Amino acid sequence: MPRSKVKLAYISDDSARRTTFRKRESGLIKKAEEITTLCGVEACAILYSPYSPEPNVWPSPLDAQRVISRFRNMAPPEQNRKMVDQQSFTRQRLEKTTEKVTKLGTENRHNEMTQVMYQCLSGRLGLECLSIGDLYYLSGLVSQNLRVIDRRLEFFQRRDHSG
Amino acid sequence: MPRSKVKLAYISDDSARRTTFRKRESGLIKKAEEITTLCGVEACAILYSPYSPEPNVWPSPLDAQRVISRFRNMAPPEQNRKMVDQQSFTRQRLEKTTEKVTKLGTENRHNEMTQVMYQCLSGRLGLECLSIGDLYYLSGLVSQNLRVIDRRLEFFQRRDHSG
DNA sequence: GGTACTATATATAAATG
DNA sequence: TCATTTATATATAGTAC
Repeated sequence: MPRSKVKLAYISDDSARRTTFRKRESGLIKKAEEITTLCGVEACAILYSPYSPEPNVWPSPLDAQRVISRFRNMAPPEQNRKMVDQQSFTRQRLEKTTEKVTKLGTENRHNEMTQVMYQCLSGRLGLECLSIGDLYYLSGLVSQNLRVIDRRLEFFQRRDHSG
Repeated sequence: MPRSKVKLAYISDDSARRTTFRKRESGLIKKAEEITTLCGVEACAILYSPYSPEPNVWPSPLDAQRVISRFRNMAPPEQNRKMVDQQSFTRQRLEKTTEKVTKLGTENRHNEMTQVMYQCLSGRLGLECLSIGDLYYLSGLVSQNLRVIDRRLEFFQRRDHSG
């Protein structure tokens, strides 16, 4: 950055922070536009700030929705499909997933999924955002709890009918 | 843009396009990190490319979910570009707030149940503590989420088998 | 609070290994 | 391809209005 190099830390001065935000916000969007145009890829960016009543959503709220709905849905864009054949694509993905799972460990995964479940239930997270692996795990987790709940309900019903 | 100024258009050469993408991808993420740190704002970026089986999601899939769901909650069904002016924004926000207030009773219950579910999942609460009414509600909540998960899994399976 | 203007830091296209 | 190295284009912090 010009004139002086700025420390990469929260700018405490309100005015300076706002000015910096405005400048960098436009810079960031410009960069996003460029990479999209130059490389023919899809991208979206969402910026929240206290300076605008709405988030700055690029390229547009509608386009962003489309991009977001494909979030973690790993089909590549149509025009580039030829570049990555399905087989190597699948293999890559498998390797990546395996590596990830190994790294995370069972306990981490469980905690993460519990978090996800909580977010889903409270409506803070859309399921379309999860990978297939996440969904399988989540399905198991939910099913398990449903069975426990059903057993509990049966207990109540038996008790109410008999007593 | 060093060495020579490049025309802002799709790079037809595969190799050059890929190289440019890799460089600019990291540059974009770096810029996003910086504005977040410097200005204390929330942001997320999603980049799809044929060079990676998964999209590059910044800051992380889970954090991005949080940012995205906030975006969804804020500008729900009619997200269009016209909505940018302050008046319609204010009106929409008022409607949203009114709607929210009327639904508060329901939401309270839902949140309470969600909390309960979370506690159950984390083992901090046994189901035997719940009333039969609570259990019915919880059962519905969990079943509903299970159905959504199942549909989502079916989608993946159909896609994988067809392509 | 904006805008316009530098001077400097950074990003990056092309070259090179 | 990739990493490293330039040389140059761009972004932007501070400044002045």
